[in-house]
Amino acid sequence: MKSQKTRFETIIQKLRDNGHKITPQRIAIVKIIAKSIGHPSVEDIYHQIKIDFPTMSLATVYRNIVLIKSLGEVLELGFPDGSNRYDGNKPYPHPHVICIKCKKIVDPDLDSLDNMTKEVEEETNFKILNHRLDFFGICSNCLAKKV
Amino acid sequence: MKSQKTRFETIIQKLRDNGHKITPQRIAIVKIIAKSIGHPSVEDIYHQIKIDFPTMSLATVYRNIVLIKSLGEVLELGFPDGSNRYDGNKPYPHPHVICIKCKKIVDPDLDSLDNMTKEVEEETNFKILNHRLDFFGICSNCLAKKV
DNA sequence: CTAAGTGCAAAGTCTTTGCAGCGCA
DNA sequence: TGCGCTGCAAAGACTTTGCACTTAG
Repeated sequence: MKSQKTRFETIIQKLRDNGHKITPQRIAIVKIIAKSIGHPSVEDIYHQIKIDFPTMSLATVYRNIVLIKSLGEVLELGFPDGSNRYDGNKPYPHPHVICIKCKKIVDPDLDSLDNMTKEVEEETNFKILNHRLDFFGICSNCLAKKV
Repeated sequence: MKSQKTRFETIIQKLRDNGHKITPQRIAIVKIIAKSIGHPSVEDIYHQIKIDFPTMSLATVYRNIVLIKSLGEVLELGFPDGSNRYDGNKPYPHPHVICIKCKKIVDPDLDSLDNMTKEVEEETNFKILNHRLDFFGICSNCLAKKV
């Protein structure tokens, strides 16, 4: 059985490799980013850390996200209302399914996407580098408890 | 040959139907939104109108976009960097192909999307209402003139 | 005529930045 | 020990809002 590095270890290693110091604040941020449970916002990350780390500053969260983004280890999901959510667990482009009621974000498995990229390249003559695919809807949970 | 309403007429009509006044400023904004050539930003719209309409205020552009959005007659495309672009020509969800060099936005024709929505619904048990699909790349033009 | 719309400027968000002090390597 | 990082507060970018004036219907 091959030992597999966790996302947390991978990101910390990459920070080290690029000459960045590993501070407690940074560790706390990477820990959350690496899991990205529910795809947290900056505020989510900030508040979560603030519990154990009362001096943590919002600026530090922002700075570290910019840094980790620049290393390609976190995916930023911006929405029209200006909110941003982060995914450091799967930092490569992949589809998201977003519940418009409870804001939960889920990752579906879709395989038809590669074909689509080719289709687009052929039709538009673009060299496609990247994509973003979101589905918006209502999750089974919120559907059930519709008041 | 059936007479087809232009997007401009449709939006103006919808404004009227909902009891909104048709002001010159509003006409100017709708004119640009209806065409949405290159998918303009708020600034684009503002500056374009400012030429013939020096008193036009940014606030008015924002207010009218909010209004037209609420009528479902313009699609707002928010990007991670915080910029927003608008499409009042095709105000329903559809894929976009964006050149990361010249910021041009093109609409490709893709037919495999409906299947994908069904696939997602089956897998996640969400009721999908909406989606957003963007491809990022480099257009043939920018590819050609790569320095 | 009169409620809706406009322009201006002020107030909000959210995010970034400058700077002094702190702490990891 | 030294440079990078943090925390704070101030500055920025973008968007919304309050208010008095204007105007479409």
